[in-house]
Amino acid sequence: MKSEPDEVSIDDLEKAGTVPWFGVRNYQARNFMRDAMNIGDLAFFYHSGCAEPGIAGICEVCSEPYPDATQFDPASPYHDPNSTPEQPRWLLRDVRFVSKGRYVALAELRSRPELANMRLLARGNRLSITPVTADEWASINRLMAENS
DNA sequence: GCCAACGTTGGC
DNA sequence: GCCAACGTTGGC
Repeated sequence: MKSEPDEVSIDDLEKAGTVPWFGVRNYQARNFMRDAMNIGDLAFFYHSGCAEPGIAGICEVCSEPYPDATQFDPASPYHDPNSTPEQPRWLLRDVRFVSKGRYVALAELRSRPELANMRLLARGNRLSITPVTADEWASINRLMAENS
C-alpha cells in the first residue's frame, strides 16, 4: 500500500495507531482494497513520491470496507463531485500500525531477482495498492529484518 | 465501441 | 521539472 510520506508516513501511522486509507481514486486499486483484503491481513507500507521510495513498515487491515469521507468534501483534493452518499464510488479500509523494519528502498527491491515479477515493480505500474505473493512477502520480510 | 485528448502517477 | 506510462473522458 503506497502513501506519500508528506501526507501519511509510517511514523504518522505509528503515532496515530490506526488510519483510514483515504484518497484511493483508481478503480483497480479500490477493488483490491474492497475485495482482495480481509481483516487481519498484513500489508507493506510503501513510501512513494519522495526522495527515496521504498518499503518502510508493515500494517494490518483492521476494518471492513466503508465509504471514504473525503470524496464528499468539496474542500478535499480527493473530492469526487460525481459520488453520492447513496451510491459512494470510493471505499476504504482502516489500517493499524504493526512494525517498522529496515528501510528497503525501491532500488534494492529492483535488485532482487526473486522479486522480478512483483506487481509493484511491473513496468508502468501506477496502482497504489497491489497484491503480494507469499514468496514475495517472505523474502521482503527477511530483507526488512536484516541489520542496517 | 473507438480513439484522441487530457489528466495523473511516480520515479528520476 | 521532466517524461513515460496509464486511466478517464467525451465526441463521434
